[in-house]
Amino acid sequence: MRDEFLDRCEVQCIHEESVIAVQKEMIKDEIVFELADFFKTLGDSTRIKMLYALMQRELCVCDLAAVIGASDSAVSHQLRVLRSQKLVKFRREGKILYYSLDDEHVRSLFAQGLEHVME
Amino acid sequence: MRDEFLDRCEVQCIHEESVIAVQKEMIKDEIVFELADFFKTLGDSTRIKMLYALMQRELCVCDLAAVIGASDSAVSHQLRVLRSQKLVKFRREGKILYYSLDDEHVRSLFAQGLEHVME
DNA sequence: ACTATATATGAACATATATTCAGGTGTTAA
DNA sequence: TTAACACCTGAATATATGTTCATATATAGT
Repeated sequence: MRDEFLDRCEVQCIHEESVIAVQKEMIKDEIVFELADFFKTLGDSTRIKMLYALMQRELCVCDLAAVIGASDSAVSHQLRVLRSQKLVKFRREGKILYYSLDDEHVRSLFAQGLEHVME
Repeated sequence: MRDEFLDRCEVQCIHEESVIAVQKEMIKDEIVFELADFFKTLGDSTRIKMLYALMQRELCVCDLAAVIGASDSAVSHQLRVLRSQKLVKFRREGKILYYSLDDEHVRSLFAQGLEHVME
């Protein structure tokens, strides 16, 4: 028929109304990136262990490293990541820094994550 | 001074009892890795957009790609990741596959993540 | 001032991961 | 059976990320 050639360069999407409707409710890219960075922070085994350990009690860097079996340096690097995401905070006592959780969301996030993973 | 060489290989940890106590309550490595993989899956902006779109309604691959502005191929690759984590499922209707959320945890996880990010 | 300790940091390296591109599979309809 | 379509997949590439190693900073004690 007559419109055989017309639709070549078009992005072909089957349900245009669905697309438009869903697009209208999408979150802003800026928020998407923040969310992604946040979950990315939780998505590393070293950091998971660190947070899990800190869920039990505050710990200094050395202890944290010993608990999870990683080097002081690696732990320090990761603490920086966790600090930047406001997941941990610290207090100084002499030359020792005691780190602790800075967000109680972590507990429920872990709980939910575990629920999903365990089933 | 002869003990300059002695203490090289020791892990120096300040609070040994803390370390032992916390270690006793640590989660198993296997679970740590599963948790990490799960959060890693949530830690990508493309996948966040996909999941967020699917929170609204089921969508076929084309529509999903159009909604988030990515290529069909990229979306397909990521759908595989989401399937492997049992976060999405699909049903076939002719040659079209309709994807939808396979885990309601996602909603609350997103909500909690947003709470943390927004504050 | 000097030393030891606790932690932080930068550079380098290795690994992981996301996207693109080209081609492949499976389904529908002519 | 042929073509068109919806989707998938593998290889290649580029980028991101985690760890190590060496070094730097900061605090406490001598």
